[in-house]
Amino acid sequence: MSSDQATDIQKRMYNFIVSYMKTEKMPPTNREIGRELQIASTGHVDYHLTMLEKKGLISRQPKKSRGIKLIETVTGIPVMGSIAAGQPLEISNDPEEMLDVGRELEPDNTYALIVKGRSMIEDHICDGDYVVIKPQDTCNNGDIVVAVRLQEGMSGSATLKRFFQEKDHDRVRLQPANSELEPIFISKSEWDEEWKVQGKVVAIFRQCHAA
Amino acid sequence: MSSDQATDIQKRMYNFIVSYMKTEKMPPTNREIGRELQIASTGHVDYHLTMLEKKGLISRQPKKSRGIKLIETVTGIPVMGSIAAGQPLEISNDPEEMLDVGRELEPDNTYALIVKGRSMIEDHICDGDYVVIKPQDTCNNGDIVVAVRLQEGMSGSATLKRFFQEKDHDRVRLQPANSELEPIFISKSEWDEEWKVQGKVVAIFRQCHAA
DNA sequence: TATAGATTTGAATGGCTGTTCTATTTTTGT
DNA sequence: ACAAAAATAGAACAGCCATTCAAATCTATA
Repeated sequence: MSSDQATDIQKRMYNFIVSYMKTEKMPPTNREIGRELQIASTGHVDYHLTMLEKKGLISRQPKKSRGIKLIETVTGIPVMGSIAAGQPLEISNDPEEMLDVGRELEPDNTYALIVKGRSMIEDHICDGDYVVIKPQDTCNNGDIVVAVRLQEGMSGSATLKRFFQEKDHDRVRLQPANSELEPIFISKSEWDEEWKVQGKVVAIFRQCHAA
Repeated sequence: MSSDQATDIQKRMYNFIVSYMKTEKMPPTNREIGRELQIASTGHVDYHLTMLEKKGLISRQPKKSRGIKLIETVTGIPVMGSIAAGQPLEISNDPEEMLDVGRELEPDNTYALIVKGRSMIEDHICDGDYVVIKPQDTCNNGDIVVAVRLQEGMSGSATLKRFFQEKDHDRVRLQPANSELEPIFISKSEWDEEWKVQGKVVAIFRQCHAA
């Protein structure tokens, strides 16, 4: 009874409806759907639309032309948890809330984390700020990244730091932006084996609450 | 040929289309429009839709059911210019660009300004940050506000500061967040006559560019 | 007031649209 | 291999839809 159980053709049908609505700003007719998916019979289209409705992906307004509504999906990017300099990342697999940061940042599987503490304060990233993370394995020197230490069995601990590859020392430096905190130095071999860049900060968002 | 010239009934028609699309996620049929606006004839509806199209408010897809499209309006909030601590606010009446910050912040006529300089750096508002401003006349002590000094003839100069009403001194203090800069003190009478709170910072947005 | 233009009505038309029905084919589970 | 379930085709129908047309009414203005 959920979207998982949608047939291949039903998924294609749903995707077509979504993309059609994006470009045309209105739902397609049953016949337009059939034409696109090369379904000869309108009754056939109706059949799968009924299925999609039963599976909770759309709702229909009987007898109305183009009477298809997409079931509201939450907009924005998922807030996957919080992150601090030292402590492990409290990541929940399903997001606690959605952060609406505008459509520009929504592609690329970006997600948000809530910053805890003052470890990046000298880069003016404050306690409670949202950092928007774009997932990627690689990064450039000086990027602010989410670095994860892989641990067997466990989900691994993550930290928010600036990334520097120190070629002359053959090591990686993870630099907090707080002079009270020390950088972490990781040898090249240890880095390659145990660490991973999870993503990179592409934007910062702060809500100012009433004083 | 612009929206100004739309008749009363055409404006009501346009507004109905907008609100219908908001709730129903699809354009209304000509008949539904007529029913709402108590227009007896579908030809009459068609007539005004043709007018709306001629005036550039909508476009139509001939022969298609519900074939009405609203002409794309830019989303986001307008970036009205930049602001610094001391210098006058470079405000352009028509916005230079739109900032997409998510629908939550779009109501209330909010707009954005680009922060120039480091006058609010100790509040971790950096050069180049966007501040999202919610227009309002009043504010609370400690709020970060856009304060405008009214000058005859001129458009007035504005500044971004924290607002404090100092009751014991019977004056207003506009406090930058940079220890190298001095606060501005304004007597109650001068404040009432020459100054105005334009709005209040409700959010901050920073795009991190490649290093 | 006279007249042109804008607005409104009512009716008609032909194509579209959602829905239903029956029958046939394909897939799936046993 | 068999039966049940799912998927597909084709046709048909009644109602909806956009559009057009001719005629009637209103409105401004010269």
